[in-house]
Amino acid sequence: MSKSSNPKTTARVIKTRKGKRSRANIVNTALDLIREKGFEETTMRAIAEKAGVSLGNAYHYYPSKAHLVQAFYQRTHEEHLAASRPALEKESTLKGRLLAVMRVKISTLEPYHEFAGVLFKTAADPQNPLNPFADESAPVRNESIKLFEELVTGSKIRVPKDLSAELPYLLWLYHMGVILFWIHDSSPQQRRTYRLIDRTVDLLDKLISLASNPLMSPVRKKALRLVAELREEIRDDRSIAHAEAAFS
Amino acid sequence: MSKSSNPKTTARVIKTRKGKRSRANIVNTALDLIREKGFEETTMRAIAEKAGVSLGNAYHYYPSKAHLVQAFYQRTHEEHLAASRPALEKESTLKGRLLAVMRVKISTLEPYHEFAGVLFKTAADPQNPLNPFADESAPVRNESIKLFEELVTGSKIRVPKDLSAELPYLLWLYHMGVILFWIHDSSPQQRRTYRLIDRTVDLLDKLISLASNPLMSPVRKKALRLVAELREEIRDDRSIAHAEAAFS
DNA sequence: GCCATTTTCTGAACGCGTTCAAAAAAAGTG
DNA sequence: CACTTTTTTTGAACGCGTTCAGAAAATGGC
Repeated sequence: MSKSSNPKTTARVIKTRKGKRSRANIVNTALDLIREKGFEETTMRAIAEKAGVSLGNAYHYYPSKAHLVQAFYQRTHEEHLAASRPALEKESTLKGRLLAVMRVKISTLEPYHEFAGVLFKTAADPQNPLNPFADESAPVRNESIKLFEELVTGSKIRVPKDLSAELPYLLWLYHMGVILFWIHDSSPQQRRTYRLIDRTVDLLDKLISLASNPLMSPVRKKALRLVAELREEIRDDRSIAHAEAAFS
Repeated sequence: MSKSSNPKTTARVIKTRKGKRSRANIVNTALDLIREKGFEETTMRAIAEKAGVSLGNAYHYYPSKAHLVQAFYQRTHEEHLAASRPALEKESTLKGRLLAVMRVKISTLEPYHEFAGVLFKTAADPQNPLNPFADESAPVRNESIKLFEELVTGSKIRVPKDLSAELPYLLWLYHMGVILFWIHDSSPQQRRTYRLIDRTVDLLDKLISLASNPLMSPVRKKALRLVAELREEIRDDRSIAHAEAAFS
């Protein structure tokens, strides 16, 4: 995506009302074009032209094309949240809630299936601000995890405290995995993804029950300690990277 | 990576000895440069120049930069295979064998850590020939899975037939996950990845024992049917895509 | 209202991966 | 050897994301 080895990551601070308008104008135009033509086919030049600004100006507000995609994430998450609301008020079992939220997620993303691969292909690049684990993704990521938190706490399921603490994060990870599958799913209407969801939700529900069994406590504790540790370390990695950046 | 929406994927057939020499010359130069400077920093122009051929000629043999990376995969896999040999002859438990193979894998990849992110970031793009699930990756992937097959069959562990059939593939998937973690691991000497391996191998060993318990049979069968089905579907997807391509 | 400062905006330029028509070299054929 | 055909090789060109010096516009202080 970015050609330089040290991609710009800090967004400009907007000071004037005109600036706010310009920024909104650019991102809206970009999202429209992306919806219409796909991501690769939408060039920065086309965005600037349709928005009626210069190419350089678009870069003033969005230092890279990737930053426009963050806006895309934000929007689809908001849509997903709104679309999940009714199901979360109706369903009371963990299984029912998870099933509904996952299905709604995929249907929210459906219009973007053709070019979603491009959006997510940089996800594995630690340098890229698109990376779902990156600092700049934190706002969207945390909101997304919060949805799974609500999903768990609102259900009548009773699981051990240690597990329920990590469960929202684990479910978010699971949901990322499903999206990865969905990207590769070229079946009509992505039926296979829906079937995957049906089966994995069923399986997850059983596994959670199993893991809640007192007999499983040692294995569960081991696994959860691992998960917690990894989350810590990802955080640590980043603060080290920041400290190094400050000295360079 | 590629700018066009329909990337070229078929490699040229080489007919002459001179062609073979040119091709080898280009890929060797490329791998040298990539090792030396990293992936993004190694431009196709630089490769062509150092190899003493024109830019267009480099593209004649490797239709995209991504295709050069396939060669990289191939090499590191061969190194990994060779380096795993001694451990596979010494260790007899599944746990010991898996631990050794995983540790050797990471140490094989170590020289490339800096730019590995770039290599793997396209992994999630279904259109990209780099994609580990893509047809063009099949040779390397299958060889890699074969290593895990040998790892399992050579161990004295006894697991249910249904599980042992899918185990090599599952371990390959696990190994891909560890690589993903390693990419993001900026700790000195990637110590965290090694610790992750230690812990997850321990956990996997316990999980495999658990899953082999007759009491777990229903859940296990359900999970394995899911895995097998997904593998089938990935294959189907591709043949559909091929059929469509033939008509266009 | 005037001026200095800050913010927004412009457009040319750069280097990149990739493409392609056509030239050069090699191989095949008699 | 002369010829046609195939394969290899060239280098200019294209469109892309991105950068940057400087112009234009808006803001804030007096």
